[in-house]
Amino acid sequence: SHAYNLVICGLCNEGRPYEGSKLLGDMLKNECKPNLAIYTTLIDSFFKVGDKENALKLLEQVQERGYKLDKFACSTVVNGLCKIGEVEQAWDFLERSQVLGLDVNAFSYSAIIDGLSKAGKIGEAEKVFKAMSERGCAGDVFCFNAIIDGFCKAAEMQKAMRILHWMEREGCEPTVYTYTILIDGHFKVRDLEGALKLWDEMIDKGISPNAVSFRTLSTGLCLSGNVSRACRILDELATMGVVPATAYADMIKVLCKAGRVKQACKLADGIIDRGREVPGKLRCAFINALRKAGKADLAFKMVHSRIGIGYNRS
RNA sequence: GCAACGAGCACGA
Repeated sequence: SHAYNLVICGLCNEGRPYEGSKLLGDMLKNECKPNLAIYTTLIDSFFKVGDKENALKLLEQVQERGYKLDKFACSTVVNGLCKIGEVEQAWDFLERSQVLGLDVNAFSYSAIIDGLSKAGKIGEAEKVFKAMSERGCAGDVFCFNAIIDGFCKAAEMQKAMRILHWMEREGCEPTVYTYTILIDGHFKVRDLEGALKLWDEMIDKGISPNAVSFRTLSTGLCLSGNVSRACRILDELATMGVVPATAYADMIKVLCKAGRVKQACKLADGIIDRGREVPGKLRCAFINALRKAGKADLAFKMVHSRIGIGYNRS
């Protein structure tokens, strides 16, 4: 039976719920009783391959067979429905589960809030958040992040910032996700100073930037013509020893894409001079960046130049 | 009984 569980999990994680449910059939035939976790895994997997029909069919079966859905199963269904755009139905399901006394937690609510935010229904997202709190379920970082994201995508930065301060007052610590969402939002409304302030705040709090957050920052800065600022921040990260793995390659990519090949060269030289990356690796990244930026001629030139890294300026 | 197994948030490509 454990063997079945492991294999079914494996199949589901590879996006093969059909083979998984065939095995589930075998289990039943052999009078093994699958546990709720297996059903949850399968339902999740069906949703992830976009097969709502089978996901819901399986859900029905679990309930018929007398399982009481737990918080994992509930949030899996809620999230599955939200991700395929059926937020309304997800909300109905959540409400019904709540009435049945099932375990509905912040995981479920965050999926709904996220779904509404992504659909641009920020007002409804706020309502759901309120309902959650009133029902005695405390919103966690995921819930706060989802609603902040909603405001950012709607370019309502002042409201987004208010949520940030609110969550902090509530003792919910922002994460690198929170800051990335907010920094991205500020860049999208061209508020560079606001974005930079948030970045500093994040660093001051000891939150390490990751590849995504740095890419958000460097892209925003480079595309708005503040390349040197981006380079300076990259330097600061280097001295602190928290440079995300793909930071250098990412920055070169944005610069090339923005047509600032010269700047990219300068950056590459600086990186190599300081011994912060293996020349061969950086060179390779540079060539790829040029290629993807539609500068095949320059890429070609670089492939055939044997000097340093970015020295064949044009 | 113990153990094993399941769920939600960000940029770009």
